[in-house]
Amino acid sequence: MIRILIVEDEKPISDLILWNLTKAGYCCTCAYDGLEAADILEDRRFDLIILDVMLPHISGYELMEYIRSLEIPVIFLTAKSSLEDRMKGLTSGAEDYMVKPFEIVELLARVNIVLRRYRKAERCLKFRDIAVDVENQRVTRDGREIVLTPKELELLELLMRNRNITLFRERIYEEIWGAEYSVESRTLDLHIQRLRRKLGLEESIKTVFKVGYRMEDTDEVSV
Amino acid sequence: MIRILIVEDEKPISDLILWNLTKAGYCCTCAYDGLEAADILEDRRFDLIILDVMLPHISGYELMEYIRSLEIPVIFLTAKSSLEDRMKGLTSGAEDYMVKPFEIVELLARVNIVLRRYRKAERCLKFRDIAVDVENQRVTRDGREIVLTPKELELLELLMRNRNITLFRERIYEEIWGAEYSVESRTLDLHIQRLRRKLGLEESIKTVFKVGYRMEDTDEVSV
DNA sequence: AAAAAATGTATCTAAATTGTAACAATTACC
DNA sequence: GGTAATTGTTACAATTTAGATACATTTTTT
Repeated sequence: MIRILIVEDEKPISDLILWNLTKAGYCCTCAYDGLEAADILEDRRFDLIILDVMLPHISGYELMEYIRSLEIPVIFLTAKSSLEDRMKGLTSGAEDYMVKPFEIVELLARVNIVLRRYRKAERCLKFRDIAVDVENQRVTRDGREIVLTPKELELLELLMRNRNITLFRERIYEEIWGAEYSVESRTLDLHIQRLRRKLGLEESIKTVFKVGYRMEDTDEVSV
Repeated sequence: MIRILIVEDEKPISDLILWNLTKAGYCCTCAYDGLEAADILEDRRFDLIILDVMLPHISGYELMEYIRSLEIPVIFLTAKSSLEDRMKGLTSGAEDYMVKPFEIVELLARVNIVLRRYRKAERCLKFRDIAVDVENQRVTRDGREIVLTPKELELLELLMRNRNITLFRERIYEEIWGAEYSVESRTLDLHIQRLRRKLGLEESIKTVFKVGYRMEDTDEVSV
């Protein structure tokens, strides 16, 4: 289980991030100011920290000094106004940052990227009633196991890790079949078809005509 | 892969930047004078240009004129002495600038910021209640998704990127259909019609008789 | 080596997109 | 107002793309 600490004093934003990351299968903890965050970090280990720069008591910068010693990747949240003058001191330690207001989808994508970079991709992906146990290469739907072939599983993982993101056909071919593969073939479509059937994802895997496919979670909240 | 062009005639400085940006994972190319830079820019696309103002043959200013048409963000390098008098003419097109001598860490931070800002600006175009998520090929109006075909989306993007600017029919055909396309057909008009309908842009997309079309944001027009 | 499973290809069908042609409406100009 | 040029509209044809099916090829397992 991947653990993420959300340090953000604005409750609505914190809740939004919490809701979306939890739904994406991460184990989240919230802290509402720097001191609380420091306390929590004393006791428990996290795989990623999402850190607002403007915090009461201790600023994100000060907290950063402490986090750096823990070697946990950090994604900063910062308001646009405070970007230029303050960012340079920070970027040395941060893995990435987002400027508020941001799209929650983008944050999710960056979380994935940072975790993957740290080789800590989540072991269990969830989408509605579907759970993918990445480590053991097993998929269950509503608790019951569904047997997928390796290629099918790869494709499902790619789609799930990029929920609500349109994946261009070229990119899918590139990531799963390798760059040189012929994009004109019906191979991808066929695998999509098989996934849809096996997992009952006819609605969730949207076809973006002439572009690609997108795994869509309609409940998702965006700012 | 993000490509950066470094235009700097002083070899030690150029090397320093090259070394650090390469280490940071960017794909770099060096040019040692303005002419060389212009040549390289003819052939290849870059995501960012780092440009010294004092160059042999062509000055940074002259090169800037050319770069502006390419719409690539630029970070200027300038000596302190030449700052006041010359900088204002430049800043219009540049994303940022650095005064020599500078800390390489700071340059790295700015590179990050500019790239992020630029991609951010690219990622989501907005016009009134319409938002175009370029990356995901999605359009929403007042939060609700409107499905557009690729051609429609291309045309909408072109109009939105040139708001309040009249686009000649020839130019639109050139940019979206390619230069050789017959300008006499009703194709463009038809697509405009479809956009107007789908997005309720009957008022905002103005017809400029005998010339072309203009996406007009009435709030922004000042006399 | 044979059998089974996985993966890919060929081909057809269905659907969506895009473009064309004919005509109606509008605009600019006399 | 009348006229010619231009743009808008409609219906539909052509083209492109995705989905379905059967089957061939490759890989894995026995």
